[in-house]
Amino acid sequence: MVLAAQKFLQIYSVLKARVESGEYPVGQLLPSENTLITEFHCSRNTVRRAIGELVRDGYVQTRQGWGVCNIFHPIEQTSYTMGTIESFRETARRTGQKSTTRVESFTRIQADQALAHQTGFPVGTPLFCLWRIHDLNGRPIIFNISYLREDCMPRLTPEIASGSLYRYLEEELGMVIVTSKRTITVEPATDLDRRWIDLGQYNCMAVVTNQAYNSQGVMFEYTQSRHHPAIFRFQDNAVRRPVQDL
Amino acid sequence: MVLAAQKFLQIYSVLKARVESGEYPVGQLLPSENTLITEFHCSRNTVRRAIGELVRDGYVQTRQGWGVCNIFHPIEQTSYTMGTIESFRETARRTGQKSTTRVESFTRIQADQALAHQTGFPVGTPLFCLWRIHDLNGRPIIFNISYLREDCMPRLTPEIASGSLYRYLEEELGMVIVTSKRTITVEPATDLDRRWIDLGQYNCMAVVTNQAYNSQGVMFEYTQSRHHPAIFRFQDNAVRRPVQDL
DNA sequence: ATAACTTACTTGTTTAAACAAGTCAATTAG
DNA sequence: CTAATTGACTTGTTTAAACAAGTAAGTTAT
Repeated sequence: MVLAAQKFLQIYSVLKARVESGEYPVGQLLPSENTLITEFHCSRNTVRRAIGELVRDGYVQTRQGWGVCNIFHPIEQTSYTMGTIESFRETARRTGQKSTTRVESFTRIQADQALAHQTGFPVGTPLFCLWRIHDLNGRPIIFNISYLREDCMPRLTPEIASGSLYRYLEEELGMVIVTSKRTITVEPATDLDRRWIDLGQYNCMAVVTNQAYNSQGVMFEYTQSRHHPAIFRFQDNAVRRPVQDL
Repeated sequence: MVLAAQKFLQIYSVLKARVESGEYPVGQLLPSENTLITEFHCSRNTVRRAIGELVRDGYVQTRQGWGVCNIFHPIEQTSYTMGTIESFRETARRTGQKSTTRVESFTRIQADQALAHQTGFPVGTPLFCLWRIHDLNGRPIIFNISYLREDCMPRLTPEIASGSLYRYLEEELGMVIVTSKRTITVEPATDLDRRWIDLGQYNCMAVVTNQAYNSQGVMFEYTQSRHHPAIFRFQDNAVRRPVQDL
């Protein structure tokens, strides 16, 4: 039997939509677990798992003996935001902006000592080195330097890379991207940055370093995304204590 | 009966330590759930919850039908990193650096229209406005602008604020900080920034905007932490989860 | 009147069991 | 020899139940 969607995700989506639409007033309690159990015809664990996701999203807050409080605060979508694993195109589409990608360089190299230390690939690993420029509404705003394991995507071409790399990996190769480690730093702009991106008064770039792992636990991508500072925005929600299972 | 520590957190800590120490080789599988159940004398759910935390940390990766793969990659602790709810002092102590905090300004105000829009406090809310400078190893590196709800901490003084604000709130007032929404941006340095922080060649600041909520769901703090770009580093681990929207 | 104690909720943690589903190697049928 | 099947694993999802523990309001005893 094939499940259309996992039950806890369905409940999660419904509750999330209600919180976003204001159906549950901000600052007040959501219905209790028992109430939700009867509404959704499910077990307590399933309701709790859905609520756990909302907690992780920063939508609600639980308090033992009291209930689940709505702390949703709508955020402005003025600029390019990130916070989940999302490709440039996905984010642009979600925020209703027009995006294009062009490949400026596409070479094959092997990881030397320095690159291996920087990226975490073993020395000697055959890699594609890819430079891409992302335009948002016609203006170049991101300079992307990627190193990709050749053995994970042997047929990669510049044409494919100019499209959606993640769509190619997931849909064409059936690769499943599972986790991704990111580091955000601010670095001085280089001549390479300025060759493509008009920084105006700024002399820095917002740099997102991304290491992506597939379902086999192999790191197949190391990307440095160098963002125009004015357009960069990262949003995050932190929870003090861990919540539910997986 | 009072639990010393939750069982799944104990197991989580043990497994985490083993992964960090290399007891479980990188790229290989951890013991199966059944093996861990017999080792820790617990139920499958408890083991799974512990593993779920490791997944969230980016330490391991699970794959149905296969097992739990160790993808741990030690990171360099060269600079001031963040990624969980951690005060400046906590982070400095963890990374073995010497930190001091001094208060440059301490005033009482009410949220006007503009500030209410910026921070999310209701118009007219009585607030403490607090300017602090954080030094790391004797050099000023963070300029902190905080707005704090007066009704949540009526006895706050500059002396207290120059110590650990979070320690005061948690230990003295018994307040429980639960969630915290953060936004990271890069902004041009202001005269106020330059008055205290030596930016050298840089003309930008890494800005972390933080909104903290207590266990009653009340936002009691809005803080803008303006970091020296050279010392700023944010680390994050993202797990991709197929969430379908309805 | 006030302090202490019930009581009826609420969420938090753990166990147990059943079934679904992915993976891989050994076995079997052609 | 090759392809399909089986079986013995693995993790993923859901339900059910029991008990712990925090909260708030009502009740009782002083």
